[in-house]
Amino acid sequence: MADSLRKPRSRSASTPARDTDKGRRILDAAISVFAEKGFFNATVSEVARRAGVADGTIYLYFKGKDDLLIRLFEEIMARINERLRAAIASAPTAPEKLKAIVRAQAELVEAEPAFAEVICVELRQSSKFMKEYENPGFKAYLKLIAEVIEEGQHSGAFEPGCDPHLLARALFGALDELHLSWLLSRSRRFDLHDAAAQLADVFLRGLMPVARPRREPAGG
Amino acid sequence: MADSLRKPRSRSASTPARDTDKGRRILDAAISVFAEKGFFNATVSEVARRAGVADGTIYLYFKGKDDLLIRLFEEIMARINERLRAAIASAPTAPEKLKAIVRAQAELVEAEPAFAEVICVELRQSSKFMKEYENPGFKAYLKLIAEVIEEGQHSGAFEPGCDPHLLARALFGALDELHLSWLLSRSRRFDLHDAAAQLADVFLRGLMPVARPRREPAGG
Amino acid sequence: MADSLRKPRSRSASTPARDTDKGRRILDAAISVFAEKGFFNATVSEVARRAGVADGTIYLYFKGKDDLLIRLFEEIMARINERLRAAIASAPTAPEKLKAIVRAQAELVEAEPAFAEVICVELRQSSKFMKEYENPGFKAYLKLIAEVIEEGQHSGAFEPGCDPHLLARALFGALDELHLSWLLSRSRRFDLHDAAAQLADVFLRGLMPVARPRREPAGG
Amino acid sequence: MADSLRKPRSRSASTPARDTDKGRRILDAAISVFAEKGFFNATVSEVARRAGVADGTIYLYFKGKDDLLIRLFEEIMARINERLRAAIASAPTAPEKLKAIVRAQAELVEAEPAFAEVICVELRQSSKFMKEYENPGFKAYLKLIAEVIEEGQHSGAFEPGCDPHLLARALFGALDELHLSWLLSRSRRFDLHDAAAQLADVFLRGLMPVARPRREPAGG
DNA sequence: CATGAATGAGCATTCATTCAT
DNA sequence: CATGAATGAATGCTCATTCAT
Repeated sequence: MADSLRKPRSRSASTPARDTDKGRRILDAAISVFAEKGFFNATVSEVARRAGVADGTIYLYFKGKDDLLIRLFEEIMARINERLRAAIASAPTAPEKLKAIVRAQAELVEAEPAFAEVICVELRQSSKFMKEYENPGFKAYLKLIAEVIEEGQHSGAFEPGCDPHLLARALFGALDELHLSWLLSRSRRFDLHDAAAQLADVFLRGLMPVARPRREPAGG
Repeated sequence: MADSLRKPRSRSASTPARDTDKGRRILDAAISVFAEKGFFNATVSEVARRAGVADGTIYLYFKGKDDLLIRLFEEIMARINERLRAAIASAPTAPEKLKAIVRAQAELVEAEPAFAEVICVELRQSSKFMKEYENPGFKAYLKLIAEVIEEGQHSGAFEPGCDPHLLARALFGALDELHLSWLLSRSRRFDLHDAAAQLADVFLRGLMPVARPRREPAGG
Repeated sequence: MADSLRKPRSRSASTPARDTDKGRRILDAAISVFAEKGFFNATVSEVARRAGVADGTIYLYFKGKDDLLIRLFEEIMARINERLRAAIASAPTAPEKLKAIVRAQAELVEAEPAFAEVICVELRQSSKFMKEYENPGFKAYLKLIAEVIEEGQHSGAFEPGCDPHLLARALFGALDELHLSWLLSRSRRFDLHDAAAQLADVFLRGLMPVARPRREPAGG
Repeated sequence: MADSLRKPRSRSASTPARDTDKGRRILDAAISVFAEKGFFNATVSEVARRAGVADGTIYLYFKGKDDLLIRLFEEIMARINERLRAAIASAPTAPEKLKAIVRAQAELVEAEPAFAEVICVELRQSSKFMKEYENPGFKAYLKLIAEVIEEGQHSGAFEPGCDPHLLARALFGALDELHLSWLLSRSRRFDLHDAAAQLADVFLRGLMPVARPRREPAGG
């Protein structure tokens, strides 16, 4: 009701770029609603209300409720991937990169719990039931991690002989579960960063080359 | 459709155990429908049809659609836990136990893909949205794994200093993700056992005690 | 559940007259359930449970839920009419008879509130929607009262020129409403007998012959 | 069926008052359906069909089936009370007012039989089973009549010493029963106005002060 | 006679989507 | 572009009634 009075957020005179603005608000509202109630229990009306637009408006920007979720995934995954790329870029070695990835994700979860909840809880459903949808963002995410592992294998930092893509998936699963349990433990929250660090340590140690005598890659 | 398959209710003389029978058929049907369409997209009518009973009959055995899912979880988790306990019992050391656990789960996933799909895809939703439901089976599962890790830490096989429960969750997440990706890769399926073994190796290596100067890497 | 253990109420060896017994218990249960929840909100199962019989048994004694209500009406109206006839018999004049009727009904309401509630609340529905059903008991009730009024008119105690049947209906309506309001005022109950007496007085005074000089019927 | 009657939604230019219009049509349809089948036997779909709207539309205007009945009561009682107030206003003395009230109600019953049926048949159920619902309209109705009786008692036109509220209820009950029997006697209808007049006479005479020797009934 | 498991038609209600304004 | 009233298909659940035992 009074939602409709929401200020149009500082628009400089003749800015026709309302498009993006409305689209954004709808997407933001969708994240918040989906995180709170879950995709299936959420209603388009609720998203519209929270976005301060009419129900019908949503259909000007999105093909339907499903599309809302898909675009959400893309949005979130894009943000995550962007963040991870930055994290990787500033780390010198593969192990450092992996650590940075784990750390960056924990930070993201803490900073944007709604994003995280949607990923943790809805991503799987969508993989399974939204046939037709390739989920390119998630694929890119896995590829990103897999490449770091591969890099480590080439550089000798990681034991070769493991499928990098498989390990990327496993790491994702482990992290995702960790994040979810943190998100759901509303009260008496444990230290997410500490937990993530422990996990990263175990994972990295697990990746390290089996202690066969081996020449250092970059000569001592 | 499958109505024509309806059992003619032929029953060998003195078998009054219609109870268990119907209950089983309904639960089996629910597993199959939920695995195929997901909990939210499944209809009670479809479950009834596939179980060969009337819609109303479901409500003689279950409190409602939600209860169907809950009882399903309990059923599945009970089976998994039972299996894992057997696997643990027959393994001597903590690392062997963990390996056995991973293996047993992979076998279960292969043997009962429908069960596995329901767990992989619906468990998280339920954790979040079926407030009130404690999911004791899942808790027992985590405890079981955590205890093995703890045992390993005490026996010196695993590095102490890591939270066993956290690692149990991480292992579950990693395995779950692995199983899901196997389940969804309908065609060109990879070797689940091989993948699981790789994962177990990495995890176990990660758990091993840190090679603290015992006899020194750089000669005494 | 444990209802089924209910003692079969002292049956002398070979008494095949279980019929009536079961029928009675079912009818009693129906009164209690209908009074409590209303006919439409009551379920046949609840009646069966409260009667300590199986659902199906009800259909051995009654044609269905509707029949249960009809037989109930007949039962109750028969009891009321019986009571009223007794009341009338022991009163000498028409005005005394009417007073006795009002008093007797109030007593019945107090003694058997469940009966009264069913009459007050459900009778009208049934008049209207159970086409086919003549409701002979209610007709007899009205006739009984109308006859008393008629008697009074003939004896000169009441003003003639009013339709006795119409007045009988009006009296019923007034009493019924009074009883209902008493029944629903669970707490802070007013004195039903006092109220009934007031009502009887007003009604009787209203019926008295208009104060035109008139010879007494029974001289003296 | 009656779908073909659906209004083509032609609307003269600037009439945005679709609200009231639809609401009215739904309420009218509800009255007609409830009067015909009774509240419990009526279906929301039937109401929608008769109103020429979709099932879902009902829920835009009413909270549910119950709300439909409640709003109906309020509508009807408001109309009755309004009418009675007008009748009272134009009558000089308390007895005249009561007569006017009885007459006005009879007119209303004749003019709007559907309204009357709903009141006669459903009001009591609702008093009993729609806990939470205060039925303010009915209370106002009783108060209105009680006040007239009280006025008469103060002016000396009516015998004091009777509870006005009690008598108001009794009058309502008597009238209601009268109306119902008129409504149900589809064929061979008696003269409602005549019957109402008779009833009013009896009631008024009953209310009159007891002929205590004031200036003597005989002669003077 | 009695049982009570099974039936399945029936219903209130929700909500994604459309479209006249 | 935006609106939001209207739609109506879809669904979980109830319960009167039946019938094999």
